[in-house]
Amino acid sequence: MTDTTVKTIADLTREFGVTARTIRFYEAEGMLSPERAGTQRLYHPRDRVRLKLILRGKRLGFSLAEIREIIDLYDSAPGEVAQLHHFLDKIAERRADLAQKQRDIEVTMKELQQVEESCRSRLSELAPRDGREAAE
Amino acid sequence: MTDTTVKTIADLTREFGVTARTIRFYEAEGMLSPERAGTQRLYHPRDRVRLKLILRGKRLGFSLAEIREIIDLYDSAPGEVAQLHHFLDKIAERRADLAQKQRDIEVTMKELQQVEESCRSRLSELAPRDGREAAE
DNA sequence: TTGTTTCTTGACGTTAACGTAAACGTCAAC
DNA sequence: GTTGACGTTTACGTTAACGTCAAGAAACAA
Repeated sequence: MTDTTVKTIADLTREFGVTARTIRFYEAEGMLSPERAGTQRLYHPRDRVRLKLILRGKRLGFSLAEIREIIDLYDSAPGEVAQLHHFLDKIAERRADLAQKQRDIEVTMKELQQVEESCRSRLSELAPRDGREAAE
Repeated sequence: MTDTTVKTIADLTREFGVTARTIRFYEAEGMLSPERAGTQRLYHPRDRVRLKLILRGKRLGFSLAEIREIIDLYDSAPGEVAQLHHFLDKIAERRADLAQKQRDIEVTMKELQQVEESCRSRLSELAPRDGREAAE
């Protein structure tokens, strides 16, 4: 019975749409640490989760350094009091950062809606009855 | 009566927290085009708006090329039918992109909340009565 | 056994987005 | 009339995040 949860690097490239070079690069940066079967890399679910986190961070425009920090927050050991407070500070930073991004997105969304509306109204002037409602 | 809406490059660096090099770089990339008083640059409100758009795009993790595209959407001339449809497609792309980012942010926010909670609970184990409520 | 993939490890190349330094103009203030 | 404080251009340097070979090992298929 072959364990289908253990993946090869090619599997990951297909699953996540990134190159093998990229995956190995993340490992070289210490952000992934797949098991080895001799020379070959074996990726377990935990590695896939990590990669997913990395790519999500990238989509949000975080640098790998920032992503590493975030991930470190996730799977860090309990720690002592001072360190826990430090964690809470880090978390607060990230949350403020994300909140800023949310506001930026909202504003941009609204602006794009404006542009889209003026686009559509000009379209209906130029080519009446060429809307998108009845189509498809 | 001096026009306080016209700013120098140093004004912008202070207002937006970026270096003059950065501002000139954006100009070299064709994303800003300030007026010139001889050799010196004069930034009008429209330039400040543009810079604001650029920096917002950066916060959202867009590349300058993408930001340029977005800005071009904003201040492009009416255009013909085909081009308008093309615009609408571009807008749809960007909106999908932003929607993805929103989802990513929500998930990340929730994860961070989890981490924060477990942090706080461990803190209350280690150092009871050291909460943050009554503080400050 | 012999190909044909698929993997591996170097190692150098590339692009975006600026940083940094040199060398020079300009204009108000002392 | 020179001294700063600001501005300019030109040009080379830097960093992050990979891309792109090259050359060999391993596994799998015919």
